[in-house]
Amino acid sequence: MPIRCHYCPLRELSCFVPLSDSEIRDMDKMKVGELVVDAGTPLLMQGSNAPQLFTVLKGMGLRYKTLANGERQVLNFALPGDFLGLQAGIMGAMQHSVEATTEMTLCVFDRQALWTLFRTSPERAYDVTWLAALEEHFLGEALLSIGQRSAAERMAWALYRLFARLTELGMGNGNSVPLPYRQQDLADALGLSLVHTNKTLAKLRASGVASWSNGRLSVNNREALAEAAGLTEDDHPLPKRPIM
Amino acid sequence: MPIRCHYCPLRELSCFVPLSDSEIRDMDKMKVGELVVDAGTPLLMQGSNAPQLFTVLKGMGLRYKTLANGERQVLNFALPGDFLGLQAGIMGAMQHSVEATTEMTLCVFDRQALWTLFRTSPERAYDVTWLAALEEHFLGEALLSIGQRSAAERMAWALYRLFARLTELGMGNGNSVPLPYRQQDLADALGLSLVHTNKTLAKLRASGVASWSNGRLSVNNREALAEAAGLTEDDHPLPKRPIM
DNA sequence: CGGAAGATTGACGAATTTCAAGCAAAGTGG
DNA sequence: CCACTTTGCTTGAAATTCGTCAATCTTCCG
Repeated sequence: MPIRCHYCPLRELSCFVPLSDSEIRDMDKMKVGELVVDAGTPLLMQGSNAPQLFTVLKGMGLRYKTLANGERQVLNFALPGDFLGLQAGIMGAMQHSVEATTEMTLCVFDRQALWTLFRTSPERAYDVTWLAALEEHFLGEALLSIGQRSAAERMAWALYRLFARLTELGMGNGNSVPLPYRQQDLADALGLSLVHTNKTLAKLRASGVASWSNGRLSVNNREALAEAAGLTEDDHPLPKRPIM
Repeated sequence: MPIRCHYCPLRELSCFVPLSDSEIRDMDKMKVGELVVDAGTPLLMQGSNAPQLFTVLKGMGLRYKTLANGERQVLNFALPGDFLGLQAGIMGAMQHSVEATTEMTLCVFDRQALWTLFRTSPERAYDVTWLAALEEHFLGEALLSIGQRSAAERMAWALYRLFARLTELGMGNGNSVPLPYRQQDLADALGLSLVHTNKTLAKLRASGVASWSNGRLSVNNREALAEAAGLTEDDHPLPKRPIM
């Protein structure tokens, strides 16, 4: 009896087009199993040639790159539904590392699955490429923020995006979402020092727009936060995959 | 008689695996034609739903994002061999703009070609995804630089990378390559002000490591430049696609 | 209780931006 | 051919943001 997980992108690339029964059977064949890791566990290492792909089912993590001198740039926050290891799967080696921030539950696939997917299911292959393009989009947005915005703007931008994503995932209740990262993590994501990150957060909190403490982010005034982040109305919240 | 261009990634995704005769015929069917544009011409606009994909045959351009307040972040420099519009092709709308910096010659494909590719040639589809992953890799590297490095390091990094790419393209002679951008372009790529960019360049020039003027970049001491950029020996110069 | 990890705060200094001005090269219209 | 304008590069000085240093505080945990 194959293990079942109904939330996997590799299955639930189905966010887009429902899978047929035979496709579901194929997916289950590719699935290796489920993995539960403790907080702090490294999942994928920069430069390594990981044989596995993961889908986040529960918990949160970080993708980051490290510099020779030890400095760290957080590229992205890995949330439920995210697909990890695509780069290694496609390029042969990871260009960044991934680490669990909280305890995480992952769906594990064999890397071979990717190639099988391309051979047997053009639609799914297209979905995977869509995911890669989406990642590229997020990195581009981050680059824009870090390159051109002030510390306060970057902070508002990051919190707004995280709030939106987590809310969309159904993890929030009203105006707050869980955000179990450290200030250092956000600092490394925004290219700011820890101290300055802390002070910028304090100002945001004092302004009453949003506050983040004890692993929880509360947004009291979403419009004001978007405004502070320099986001306009027509900023697509999240791109949707078009039907071919 | 179909137009021929032997340098197109969409054909020469063939950098990786040679195309069969029938594939070459398919590619030629997808090709719409060649396009020559003047310097300054916008090729793709952020938010637009471009019906076309381009391959750069000659000339150089810029990919960038703009902020509501008009500030600009350069994401990448578009050089010969680059594939433009993949995002729009996959995601339905461009998330950034592309503009010609010099006169450019482009190979034009219909967007539909992408989907055809996925249906008819899993190998080529895989190549396209590889390209998307490569783009992601470059953006990640840029994010690391801008987020964690000083102005001098960023500058050295950018010049080193550009020098390496252009040399690899066979566009250099010995220790110099053409680099027909403005200082403002580099400033926008590195998240620096124009003034500071200029002063940082002046220091690099004074140090005798590299100098960029009159549209030409000369590197006198490649090791020193890599060193200043904080790049280590084992930094993969350019990832190669693994054979499946 | 003692220690570790993370958050917070103030003071200081360095890196970078902004402002302002000048210069050189190239194009434009008379 | 010569003003005249435009574009891009260069330089100095002042202003500001942000990073570094150092210390304190809180919470959690053994």
